[in-house]
Amino acid sequence: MSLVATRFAPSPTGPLHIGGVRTALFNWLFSKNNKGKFYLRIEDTDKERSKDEYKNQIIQSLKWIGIQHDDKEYIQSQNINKHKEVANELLKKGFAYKCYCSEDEIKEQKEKAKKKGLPFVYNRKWRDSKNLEIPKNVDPVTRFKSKMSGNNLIKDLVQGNVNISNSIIEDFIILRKDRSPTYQLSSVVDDHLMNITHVIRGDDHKINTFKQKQIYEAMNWKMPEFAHIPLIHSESGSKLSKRDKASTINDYIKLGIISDALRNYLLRLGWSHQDKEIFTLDESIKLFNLKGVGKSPSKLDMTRILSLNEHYIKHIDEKELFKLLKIYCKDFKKSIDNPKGHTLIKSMKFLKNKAKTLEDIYQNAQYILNNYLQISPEDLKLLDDPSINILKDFLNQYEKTSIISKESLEKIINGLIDKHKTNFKGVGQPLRIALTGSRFGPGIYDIILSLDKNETIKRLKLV
RNA sequence: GGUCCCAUCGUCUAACGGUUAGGACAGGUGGUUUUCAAUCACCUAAUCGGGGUUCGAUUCCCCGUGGGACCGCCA
Repeated sequence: MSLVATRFAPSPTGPLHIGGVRTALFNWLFSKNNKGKFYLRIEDTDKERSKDEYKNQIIQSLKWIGIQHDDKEYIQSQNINKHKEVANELLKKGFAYKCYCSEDEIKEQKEKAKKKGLPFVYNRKWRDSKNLEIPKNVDPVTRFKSKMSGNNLIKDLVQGNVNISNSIIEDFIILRKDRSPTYQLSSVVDDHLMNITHVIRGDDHKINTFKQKQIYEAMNWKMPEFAHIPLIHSESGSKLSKRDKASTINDYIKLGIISDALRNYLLRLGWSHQDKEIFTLDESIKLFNLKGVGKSPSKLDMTRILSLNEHYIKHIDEKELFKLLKIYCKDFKKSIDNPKGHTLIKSMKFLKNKAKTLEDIYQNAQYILNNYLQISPEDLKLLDDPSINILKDFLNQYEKTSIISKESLEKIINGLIDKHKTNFKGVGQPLRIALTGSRFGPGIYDIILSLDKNETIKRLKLV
């Protein structure tokens, strides 16, 4: 048995889609599960729309989520000559022919078909006609001679047996009028050249398999196995489009989703292993298989992503979490300087408990990151005279305390509760407002312990 | 319109033809709590409809219904 090799073959015509990420993930997991190779192939043969910027973005995105491709990425456009050679071979062997129909002619046929409510199949005008006069002003396209009768069966690793009538497959184009190869051709040639053993791709490619299979047969090449995975739908149930708010991987990164969480979410979308919900990277490699892939499309669920993200935020190492936060702030907020960073590391322990996203942590850390606090009018009202007196008393004792610990603070606060005949809230609330600018936030001990002593004093004196 | 695919709680999904149809997320109720959270306990909630096959159908078959994909000189 040959070494398993899979590939992810995006076209760099836009930022990487969340569905694409899952396809890449499944390919990668499948190959690693089989101790095989995973390749990245950039299908940039559409020169009009392909952009280097997108290519880089795709590579970055895959890297972000932890998918490493073997070898260097394969750039399809660099292999165009090989694709053309194959087209010529097919032509020579009689598996393909030149079609001199003008684009207008084809357009007309399509409109006719549409009017009659029939599916469009090219009428194969040039398929066998040697006696037609070749027009001088038309650059021909090259079409593949698709089978016209009988049935064709694909044994799909996810979909099972799929059977269609050959008559619905038209003589598809393999070389455009400018002689550049189309996807159907390039994809097959490259998969063959790269020794791809398993093609795992979106459901939307299923029909292409019937076209591509015929090229394999004509060239007498070994067919890879195919697995067509159902597509991901938006929350409303329709096809995921670029217009959806969160459709690209960057949208999620911006939201403060961490890679482990998104990876785990995508893994479980359309795939399952018993009742297991949380998978480490190693576990997912060890357990992934195509049998666990379902056949029905699944909807994106933001609350689930958030909940998984919350889980990972709580469970990953705090230093690691801080690193992620730092990168996040640098990319989407503002960079964290060293002294603040130092305070933040100490505070991750409680900051993370309130957070579903890195953005949440960032928000919760505002009282540390900002030098000046903005107290909302509503909170300001809570700082009445008795409260101010409590704060003054607290400041007084706090300044005199040499060792600041939870115990010493407890002592002070309990003393104040007695003295001012109030409860914990009576002391805690004004303190929280004075120190963080808000009556909501982390525990009061956590706040005081996280802030530098001078900073605490400064803030208390300001009110 | 044609071809193909799919169908279990709101969502992601589990269940060799025999289960009180399970888990997770979301939602709800209560406990805990200095706030917001978090946390713990409990609860609600599904086999699309109709026919078969079978002692027995979520599971197999057929028909309907609903959803989706494809129908580019895009990939």
